[in-house]
Amino acid sequence: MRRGKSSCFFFARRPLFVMHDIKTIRAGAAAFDAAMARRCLPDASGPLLTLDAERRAAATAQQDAQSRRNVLAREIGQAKRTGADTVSQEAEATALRGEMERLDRRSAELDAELRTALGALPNVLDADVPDGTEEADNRELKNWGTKRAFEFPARQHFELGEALGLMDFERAAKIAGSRFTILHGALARLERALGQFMLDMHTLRHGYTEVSVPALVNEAAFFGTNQLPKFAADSFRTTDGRWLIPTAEVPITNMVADDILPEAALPVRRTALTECFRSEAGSAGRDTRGMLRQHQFRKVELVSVAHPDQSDAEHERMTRCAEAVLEALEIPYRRMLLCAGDTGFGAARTHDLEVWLPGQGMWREISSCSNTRAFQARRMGARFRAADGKTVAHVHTLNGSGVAVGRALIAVLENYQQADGSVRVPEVLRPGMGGMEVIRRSA
RNA sequence: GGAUGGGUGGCCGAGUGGUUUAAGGCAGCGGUCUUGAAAACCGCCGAGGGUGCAAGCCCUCCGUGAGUUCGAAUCUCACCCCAUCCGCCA
Repeated sequence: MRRGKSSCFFFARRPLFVMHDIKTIRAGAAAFDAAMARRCLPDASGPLLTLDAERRAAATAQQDAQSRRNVLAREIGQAKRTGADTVSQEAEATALRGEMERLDRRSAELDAELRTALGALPNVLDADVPDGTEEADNRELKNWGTKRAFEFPARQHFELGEALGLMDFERAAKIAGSRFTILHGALARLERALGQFMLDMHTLRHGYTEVSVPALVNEAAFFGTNQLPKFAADSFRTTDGRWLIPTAEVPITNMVADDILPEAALPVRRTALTECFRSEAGSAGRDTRGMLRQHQFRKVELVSVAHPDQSDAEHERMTRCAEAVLEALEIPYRRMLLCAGDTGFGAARTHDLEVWLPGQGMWREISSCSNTRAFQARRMGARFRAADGKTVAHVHTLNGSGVAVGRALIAVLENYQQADGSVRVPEVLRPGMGGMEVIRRSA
């Protein structure tokens, strides 16, 4: 695969219309414009449909020429066998070639133009997503647990970690730069125990299959889960043209790319614990203290590939799976339905789970569960064959954090801290901590 | 990194320039026969797109991309991937 002139190679093997279905837009231009308006985007259907009409006219002309060429080639072939004269057919076919080159090029250009235009547009939001452009417009759907009453000033996670001597930002900066953290001893183990605990819960109790996946993926995968074309700057790219995953959603979801799954195989539920890498390009200066916003962090990801009729139920189920982690850890959280402006590019509907951080005195996101409906499935060509054996349709894909391990560690530290700066280990993590009940400063 | 051999439909597999408009087989689906089943036999059996009210007709796809040719699964070039061996490495 060549870079440089790669503008569209990630579309190469995919069915003609990915991302948004141009046929749907043709049938309901006003509805599509209204959907984009909710994303604060201007009407898109006009230019798209003009382009579409041109593209179809070009395709028809190209195919007519191809058809004629095929007829001539067949005639020449038959004539040669009988030794008949083929001069006039060959002359016509030769003359056709120049014309065909022009038509091919025109058709390919219009195709690429339309794909580029469609690929840059975000998903259509669900009807019940609240309007709004900022965090304050998100709607709280649920509030679980009780904030603990502290008889001392609650400290932030980095104050606790550094006082324990188990969290080292200076050395991390020395070897890697800002937005990295070195954990020592019990905190390193706590991170491991958290990841292990979450994976076990999702695999043993929630029916997810654990997968171990590449953390480095190709460009087609990045397009499939909509990191491209719009969010290239948010991720790290390797010198050989691959990308470091910002979330395991990318490799896990792309596992079904180009597949036609039997309906009976749905839903597919997979989970993985991976490192995640983010450039945090747009967030300079935000959350610079501590390990809340890192270039590298671990996360347990949940991915479901569902029948379109089942994706709403699957979304609720997935959100519950993430919530179950926080409930087991006994950390207060609330479930937010994101407003239009806060909902990500690829999502139709997103639930964020926010945990209470007493040291910071704020609710902070620890999980985000999205139903992308057929948006990603169209981009990556993920389909299923209905039980009737005939109908082929796009699956719905969903992804959610179950949950972010680094932030879960922060939440444990702040919620389980004690007056002397030690931290109790939540019951459910004690087996993974070798029975340790309290994390203290080591001598 | 070097060498060699490979990439053909859900799977196996034939195919070295024109009746390939991708043989044949397996699996699957429907039917005949049967009390039922098996066997046998018959038929169906990829995706995307264009056009049309529809039936249908047409185009594209044999790893990817370019090229040669009136015509490419088949010839040429580059690249990707897989297997095996060597080197290196966890």
